[in-house]
Formats: sequence, C-alpha cells, structure tokens
Amino acid sequence: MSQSEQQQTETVPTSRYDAAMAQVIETRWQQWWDEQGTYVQPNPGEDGFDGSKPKYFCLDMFPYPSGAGLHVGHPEGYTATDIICRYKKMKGFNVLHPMGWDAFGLPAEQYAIQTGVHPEVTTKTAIDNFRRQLQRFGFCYDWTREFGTIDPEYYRWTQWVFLKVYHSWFDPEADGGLGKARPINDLIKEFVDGVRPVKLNPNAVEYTGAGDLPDGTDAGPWETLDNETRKAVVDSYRLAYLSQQTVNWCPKLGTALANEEVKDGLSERGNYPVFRKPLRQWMFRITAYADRLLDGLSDLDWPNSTKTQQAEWIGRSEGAEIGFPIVLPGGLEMGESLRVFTTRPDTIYGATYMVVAPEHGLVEMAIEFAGEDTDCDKINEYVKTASNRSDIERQENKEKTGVFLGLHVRNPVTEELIPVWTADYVMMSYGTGAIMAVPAQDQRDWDFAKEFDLPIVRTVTPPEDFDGEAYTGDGPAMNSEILNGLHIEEAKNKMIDWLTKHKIGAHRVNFKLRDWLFSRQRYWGEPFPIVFDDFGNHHGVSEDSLPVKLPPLTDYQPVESDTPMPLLGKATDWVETTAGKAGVDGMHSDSKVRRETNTMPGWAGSCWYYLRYCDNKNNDQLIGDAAQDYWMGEGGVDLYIGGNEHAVLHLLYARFWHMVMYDLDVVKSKEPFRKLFHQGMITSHAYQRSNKALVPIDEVENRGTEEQPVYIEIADNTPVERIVAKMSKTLKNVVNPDDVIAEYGADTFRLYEMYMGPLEASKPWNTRDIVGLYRLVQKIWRLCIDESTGELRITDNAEDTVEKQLHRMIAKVGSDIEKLSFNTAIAAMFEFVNVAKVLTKDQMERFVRVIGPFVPHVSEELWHKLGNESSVAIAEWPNFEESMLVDDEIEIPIQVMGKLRSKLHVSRDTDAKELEALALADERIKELIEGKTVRKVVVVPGRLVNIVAN
RNA sequence: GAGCCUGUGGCGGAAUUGGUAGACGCAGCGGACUUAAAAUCCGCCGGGGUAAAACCCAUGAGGGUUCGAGUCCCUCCAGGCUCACCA
Repeated sequence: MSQSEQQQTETVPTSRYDAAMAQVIETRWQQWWDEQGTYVQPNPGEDGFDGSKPKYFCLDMFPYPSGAGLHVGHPEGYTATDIICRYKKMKGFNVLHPMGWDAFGLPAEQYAIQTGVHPEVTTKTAIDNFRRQLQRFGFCYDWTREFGTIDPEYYRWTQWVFLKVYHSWFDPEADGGLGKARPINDLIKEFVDGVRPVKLNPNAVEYTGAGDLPDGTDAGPWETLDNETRKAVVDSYRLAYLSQQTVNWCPKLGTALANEEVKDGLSERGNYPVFRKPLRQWMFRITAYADRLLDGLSDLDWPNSTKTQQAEWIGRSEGAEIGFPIVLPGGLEMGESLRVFTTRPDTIYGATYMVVAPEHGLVEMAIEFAGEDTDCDKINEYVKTASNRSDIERQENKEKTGVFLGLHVRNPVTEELIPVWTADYVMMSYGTGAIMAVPAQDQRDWDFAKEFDLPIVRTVTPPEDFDGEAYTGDGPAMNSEILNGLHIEEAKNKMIDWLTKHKIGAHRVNFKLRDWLFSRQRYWGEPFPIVFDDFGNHHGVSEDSLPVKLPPLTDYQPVESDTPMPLLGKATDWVETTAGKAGVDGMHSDSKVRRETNTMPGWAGSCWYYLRYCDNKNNDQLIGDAAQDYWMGEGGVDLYIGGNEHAVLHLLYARFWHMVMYDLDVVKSKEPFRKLFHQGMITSHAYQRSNKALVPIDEVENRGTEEQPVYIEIADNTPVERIVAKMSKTLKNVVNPDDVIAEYGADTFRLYEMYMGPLEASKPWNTRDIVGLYRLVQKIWRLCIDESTGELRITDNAEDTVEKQLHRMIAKVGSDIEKLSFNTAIAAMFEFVNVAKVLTKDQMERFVRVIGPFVPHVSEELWHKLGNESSVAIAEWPNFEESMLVDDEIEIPIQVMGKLRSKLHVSRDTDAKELEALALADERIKELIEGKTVRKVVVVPGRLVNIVAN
C-alpha cells in the first residue's frame, strides 16, 4: 500500500452517507417494511383495524405499465401522495394508499404486434418491472390491495357493472326531474301495467333499430305486441345499447374510436387517419347524465381548469328548436318541418337560407323529390366527397363548400321562402344536423353567403364604427318587426315566447356531449358479457357466469381493413357456444348463441378501480358495505392526484359510471373524487433551430462558457437555442429513474422532485440541481451521526435557537404538506440543518419524525439508531408550540411615501401609538421629513409604519 | 377563432394572500483547512452608484386604484395548455 493510499483510507470516514450507503439503508428498510407489513392497512372488521380513527383515502392515477418502464413523471405524483399519506398516518388517520395496473388497452396490443410476444406476457413483464421500480422508491403502498385490470377476478366486476348498466334505463322524471337510472324491469313492469305508453324512447335520437316504429308513436298495449317489437321498445331505453352509429373508424388500428380518442382527425394512439363510418356498436347513454355531470362539478374541490374543460366538453347551450316548414320544388308543402337548433332565435328575421349536414335525411328527400333546380349528380357527388374527407381535411380546409338542394323552407316569421343547402360546415352530430343561416350575425354563415351570393340581412344594429363582417355583439334589433329595438337577451326571450305560442318552436337546451362509443374491435380488452341468439337478439349473461374470460389467442394480428373484423371472431370455439354454457337465463340451455366479439375500450377498467381497492379480495361483491361506508364515506376519495391529460376522458367516464352505480344503489357517494389535483409535467431540455425544428441533445454542443453558453448544432455548425421540451426518445432527453437512484439513492430522488417547484407547475429536469438535495440528506446524516464512528451525536444542552428553529420547522413542514407545498417544506428543512449543529436526543427524535414523510429510509435508519423498535411510519407527528414561532423582538420597516427608509427593532407587541412615535423619532426619518408636512402615518402593528409627508 | 394558465437574478424557484422583493437550492466568486485536490466550513452573489454609505433603477411592457402593488383593475406583448366550422 502506497503512502497516499494509506492516508486516503485513514481520512475517509467509515460512516459517511453516500450512494453506496443509500442503497444499503434503503433496501434494508424496504425489506423490513415488507416483512413487518408496516403499510398494510386492515379493513373494517379485520384484525388490527382501529375504527376510532378517521380515514384518508389517497389515490394515485394507476399507471399504464408500458414496456419502457417508469418515467420520471410517475414518481412525481406518487412521491407527493406518499408524503401526504405518511403524514396523515402520523397524524392518526387510517390511510388507504393503494396501487394497481391499468393494463388493458391499445398500446399493449400494438407493442405485442410489433414484438410478436403475446400481450399477456409483455403486460405481466411490464407490471413486474413497474412494481420493482415503484418499490425501490419506498412508497408506502399497501401492496396487499394490488390488482390489475386484466385480472379475471377484477374484470369480472367490470363486466358486472356493464350488465348493471345494460339492465338499466334512464328515467328523466325520477328524483323530481333530475333523472336517474332505474332497473329495466321497472320499465317493463310499467309497460305491462299500462302505466306508461309503450313507445320508442323519445330521447333516443340515435335509435334506428329493428322495431320499424316511427319515433314517438305509441305502439299500443303491451299484450298486443309481438316479442320483436317489445324488445325494440325496451332496448331503445337501455343505458347500454347497440346502435348503428357513424363512428370514427381507424383502418390502420382496425378499430372504431370514441370522439375523445380522436385528435385533429388522427387517432390519439399512433396518429393514424380516422374516417367516419356507420357501424353497429355498443353505446353508453352518457348524454342522459349531461346535466348531472355538469351540475356535480360545482361541489368538487377540483382545479378550475379541469372543471372548465369538462363543462366545455359537456357543452351545454341554451336556445330554441325551431321548425321551418319544408316546401318542395313546385311549391308543394308536405306538412313536415326542418328542425334546427339555434342559440340566437332573436336573429330569425335574418335567416336567409338553411344548411343541412351532408348526412341529413333531407338530402335524400331532395333527391327523391328533385325539381328543375335540383342537381342530383352534384348533390350525390358532394355527399360522397364529404363522407370521404377525414376530419383532419375538414379542419385544415375551412373554405366554404356546398350545394343547393333545390328545395325551400318557409321562414315562419317572415313567411318568405328561403333556399336549403347542404354543406359540410354543418355537423350531423350536433343539434339537429341543420341550421338556419344568419350571415349578418355569424361569420361562418357570412363566409358561405359571400361564396354563394346569398342575401344578408342585418337584424342587430352594429356600433357606428363597426367595419367588420358578421356582427356577433349586442345591439338593438333591426329589420325584425316584433323585436325591433330590443337587445339580444330580451329579443331571444320574446322570440321563444312567440315561437312557443305559435307551436313553431320551443326553448331547448342542447349539449355537445355525445353518447359514449364503448365497442372496440381489438383483442386486448374486457369481453362483453353479452351473447346473440340466432335472430340477432342480444342477451346479457347471468351474473354468476362471470367472468367471461378473454379467450387465449395466438393470432392477434389486426386486420387492416375498411370493414371491421373484431379479433375475437378468430376464437371460434369461444364465440360459438350455447345459452347454457354462456349462462343465459330464460333460454333453452342447448340453444346456440354467439358471443359478442367486440371488446371494451381501455377506459373501462379505470372507471371504477378506486372502489375495488377498498375491498379487493371480496368474491361476493364489487365492494362490501362496511369497506365502502368507511373508505368512500360521503365524499369518496379524499385526494386524487394525477396528470391533467385525464381532465376530460377518464374523469368524466368514471364520474358517469359512479353516478349510474349511485342510482342503482351500488355506491353511496354522489361523486367518486372529492378533491383532485394535477401534478405538472416534468419536462427536459432540447434545442431549437431558427425554423422552430427541434434538435436532439446529443447533436448539439456548447462552444461558449458555462456563464455565456453558445449552443451549436454539430452537423452544420449553426447556432441553436436551448429550450424546454417534453422528454421524448427522439430528443434523447429522457431520464431513467433507475439511474438517478443508483447514483444518489431514492431519498435524494424523492427530495429532488419535490423541491423542483410547485407540484402543479410544469418544470424542467435539471440533473445539476440534484446534488443540492443529496447534500441535504448528507447534512441530515451528519447532524445525527458521527461519520467517523457511526455513533449518534447527542448533546445534553438544548440550544434555544435550535429548539426554536425546530418548532418552526415542525409547524412549517406540517402546514406545507397540507397545502401540497412540498418545495417550501424542504426549504424549511434546509434552514433547520443550516442552523442546528448538534441536537439533544429529544430534539433528534422530533427531527427524525418530521423528515420521515420525505426521506423515509434515512428517517427509519436514524429512528432505529435512536433505539426505537417500531417503524417511524407509525410514530406520532411531533407537536410544536405557537409561542416558539414568533420572535420577542421584531424588525419593523419604516417607509416614507411607501419607500423603505429605516428599520425599528422593537418588542413584538409594541402598539401602534408607540410605533408611530418611535418611527417619527428615528434619526434617519427625521432628516427625511424635515421641512415637510406629515399628512398621515399608517401603522400596521407588527408589520410596518408608513409616513405620508410632503 | 374561443377559453384557461404563466411571465420575478445566470438557472429552479420564495414572498405571511395588498405590507422590508429575491427565502431555499443550483451555478459562480472570495477565503479557511490541505503538499495538492475532493469533501467540509465561513463569506459574497439583481443592475447602476459609492472608498464605504446614502441614493437611483428593478418582478414581460404601458397605464390605473392605493399611504403602500410581484400580488387588485385596464390595454398590449411573449410563451404554454385545452377546445375548435358546436350553429
């Protein structure tokens, strides 16, 4: 051994906190917690459950276990909830803090197709990897409650909920007009008893099913009807129903997608083009809940932006539905009206033409009753082009196109005949698929009118200096006979009254929200608990034949095609079965049935998972009463943290399921998630060329200094700008949590992510900054442990300033955790270790507990070194004294005219009079106000003095 | 096009909710210890100004309310997110 090496070994302390020690400490305690069951939270009725404690249900959005492993964004939210849960536990709560896997869905299937490995295998591998990674963070999850949405014991209940919804209808009159779901058997009984007229659901506008009954017509007494008609009527009321719908068909993915899964005409997964196509699909009647989904938002402690997004998605707008009598070529009135929805009934005098969507029924009628002015070829051509245009094309090209249908309607207020056009700027899916065009007050109509030379009549007087085109602002009505002079609101009301009185129209509320398309033609999802008989009628299987297990498929390659071919169709043995085997009540057990071959969308499993955590081992019920009463209580989940990318989809769907289950007495809380919080995105850096193109980080070098960097793209020596960008594989700026833990340990990682900034803010990852938090852990260690011996460093003399600072830290950390302000809580820890040089045993025991939620491993290690045998996780949160938080002597700024000029050092409780006197007597102040008149002295005791003098 | 959010040192961010702007961390600079370095400890650290002070400027820009504005109001600029031909 050389001399220098010898010296080195002598100088390196034997017990220094470094990465190697972090690994040892962290894995040791993680194993111990696991053995001890430290984080296992018993349920009501189980051993060790203490019902006297209040509950805290803290939920993370469970991850989708992808093959790529954990992203640094995952532990951000998870560390936050972990800190809160540990804190709440120490404050005496029973804490429910579970974790599971959202494991069905398209990405897993796509990945399986790419790799040729079965999705069940890849998904389970990914889950194991995710679990390992999460456990390495030392999160206090109760792993005995873990499950995946792909577990048959779990999706059994997903299917059970589907059946519940399937066997229900929405009674709009129930609950005093609020409406609620009721069992479908109630409805049938009302039909049988003659209490309710038997007719197709008037609210089921989408229904085009088998019964051949015109919408709204009474079918006659129940007993006179054949089975087919009865079924058609009942089915039209179901909350889960089959419908021929124009859906978003994605040929590349071989499946239909929900509106929510289509962004800018491309599939959210994979970015493939999406086209409109009619398909027979399972739908959820979520529109029945539009009002309740909207109204329920007001009571929730959710971010405003999320509430706004949901409200806008639901898209409630008030206006009128108006009928315009149709006049065929040649002047024949056939007694039918073209119905439109408008938010501006006051502008009806300016309605100079009508537009219907290309898919609207009137287009066919125009061809059927074609006159001289009807160019059938042109119309057919237009409709065909419009349906072939993907949504992206529609959005890219907003130039107005359209064709005159050759027929007219009578404007019911002016009695004038106005032409009817078809154009793709009117959507079949909104309102009635038809509009009255008022070019003077709507820019889109204006553009169309200009394009096709249609008349424009202003009915709202624009301001004198108005030089725009369509005027959408307020002003007195003009050219509007009975409305002239009225402002918009009054005019609207007056017109609606008039329309109602003349039975031409009525007040109407319209929603953007569409019913939820629930079928997918893919393999990796929950099968429907539904079979079809030889006549094509659907039947739910019985509850006790659940789960309907997903059949193993070796060939899960999707068929890229324009016609849907559900993958489960390949499992012929599974599909072709009998009523007895499938478990259909009320059919002969040998009757042949075919199983539904569509699967549920990825959202299904996440719609109710929070409930299952409460009682995940219950084989008889989705959730037991005692568990539900305790954990869900009145308000549901106490805190739900996850990304805002779920602001609409998941959170809206889950609320909908919850409301249905509430109506059907499955759950007792009105809403699932009382408080919601979104963690911000963790971003990274990348470089940007002058043309805004992004450059990966490994293609740029800094040719300047640290202080004045000059970033140059290596390939062509051009300067680029350093910007904040999302982490992505292509930019090569992804950070792997495993690497960070290996270099610094999990405690440092946790501190770093919490110290980056406010939890809700999006913030860039800065590897350089991690060392600051690493040093904090080391300082904590050195404050408590003698590095050279590994023994505790304890003093018998409590120093006043240290004791005071400790109380402050306890108070600050506690209140900051409650506010989810973790960065400032950590700042308080820095301040404490910067002040404290040595602690008494009593002080150390309090200190170690306060840091516990943030750095559980170091805390546990020190806690045990202090002689404790049980976990610090179940220790009590230390108290602080209010009196220790304030200084006896405080500094009071003296301002003159609002500018800081001097300071007073006075006793904390100096009153206003004395402060004023002291301030005016201050040497510096005397100088400044000399020769001036003191107009006013503002004194805020304990805060400041401001002298107004001039 | 509509709605929402954000803008504070070289960087990440604090600011008792209208009351001393820049807590805390990173980076940087100076010093102590060391043969040297690392680690650690002490100090400095928005700009101008001064020997040092005083003082002046400063929270994207401009205006307003107020004894007092990063915080409230109006206009504008920049960036981000969401929705988007929704009648």
